[in-house]
Amino acid sequence: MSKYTAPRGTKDITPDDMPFWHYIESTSRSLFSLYNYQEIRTPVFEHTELFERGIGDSTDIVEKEMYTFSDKGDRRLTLRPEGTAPIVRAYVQHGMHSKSKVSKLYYCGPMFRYERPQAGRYRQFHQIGVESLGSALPICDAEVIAMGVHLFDELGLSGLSVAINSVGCPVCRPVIEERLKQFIGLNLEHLCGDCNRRFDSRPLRILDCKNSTCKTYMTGLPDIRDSLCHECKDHFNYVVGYLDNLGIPFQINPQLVRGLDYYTRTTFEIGSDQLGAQNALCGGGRYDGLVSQLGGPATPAVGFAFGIERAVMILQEMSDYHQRVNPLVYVAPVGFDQVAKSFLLVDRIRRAGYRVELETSKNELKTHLKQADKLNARLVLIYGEDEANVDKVLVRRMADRTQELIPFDHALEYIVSELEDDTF
RNA sequence: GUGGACGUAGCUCAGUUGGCAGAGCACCAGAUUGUGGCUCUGGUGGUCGUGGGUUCGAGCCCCAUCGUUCACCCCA
Repeated sequence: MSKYTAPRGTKDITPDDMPFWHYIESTSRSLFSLYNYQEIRTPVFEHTELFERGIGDSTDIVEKEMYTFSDKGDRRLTLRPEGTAPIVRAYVQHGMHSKSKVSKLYYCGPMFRYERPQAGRYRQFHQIGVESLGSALPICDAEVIAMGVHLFDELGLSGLSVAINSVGCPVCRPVIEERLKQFIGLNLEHLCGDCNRRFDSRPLRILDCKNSTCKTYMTGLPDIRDSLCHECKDHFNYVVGYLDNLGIPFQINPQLVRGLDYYTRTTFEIGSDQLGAQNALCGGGRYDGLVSQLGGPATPAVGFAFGIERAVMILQEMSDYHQRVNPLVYVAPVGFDQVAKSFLLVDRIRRAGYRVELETSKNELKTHLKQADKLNARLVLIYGEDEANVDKVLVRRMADRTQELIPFDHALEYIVSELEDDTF
């Protein structure tokens, strides 16, 4: 073990992992553009107050999970623990509401939460998320959910399931909480400490408690949907109807509650059976009050975010996933005198758009070929004294061990035609 | 913040009641001079996470500490 290691809860994304990341990022970008979303990038740190106001003072994230510090100018700053509040801040700051009725944005980047690391959970993790601001119509909720499902289909992720719920609005939320408290209050002394603490501050979260004894007292629970106001009920039914209409499979889960305060009405989660205990790949919902709460005009909005690390985990579990890479050309000068001319050829091939490895630290053909084999090269260009004397290059096809002497100045076109031949 | 498991070579791990630090993979070099994957031979590589204690003697036992990992909590 070396003396310096990556800090607890962080990790290096090594070249071996990188193809997965590129695949997820590029697939996301092109899919989001199909839905006419545009990218936005915000700072990795913000004023602490933004998260305190936006996410909610009594949430776990704000209470104990934020990386907060003061800079040399005594500003209270926080490494962003999530993406939505900063997007909304930028939306308000740049007056985007006055540029078009609806703003459809996506983002990608690192988030930071001070938690105990675990399978699929890191202190620095990465999210890709979308936010649709400006429309209260239930079709928007459905479109956002459909976009998430579409993306994971496109990525080829299997074993996913969609859960959906409504947590109500400022009108009916108090009613829901009151009914819940009436029901739970009967057995409050039997519930765990966390649940007792949440009874007053965040009663909805008791629904989500994993404690098995608490769960037993949840049977016979009044369905949260019965307490929704008419508008919320209608909204929910439309969302569900649109999803049915698209044939997207989902489950209504009345226990599904999000840990962030800003959610209203629709909440949803896309989970995987391949992630261990932290099985949520993607979470999101509607947040109609956040923009005005952060000083903007009353603006309804809906969005989601998913964890890239968790998506990578699922891809790596899938054995049939295979990455396509460009073929490699390995150039083997035999002898120092042949290096300069080889370099010239290498330059031509690269400018033609092909991947080339030039190895000059080996002087034996045998070790060159071993190395080329290890790098999985498709072609090896052998250029030694014999070739230099007749101004030719020996082009060897590794797959069938055949080779051909090509005049140096015609080598490029020959190599290109070999590489374009996709029979390998 | 709480609980369990684990820290030995670059990687995966053996290591007996406490008695010379090991294997496989990987890497490097060879098996007669310019032809790779298989095979064979040899080699590089470790302050046994760190600090203390017990002992003639500790990779092994005890304490502490740091880290990794899984789970709780919470979330992506």
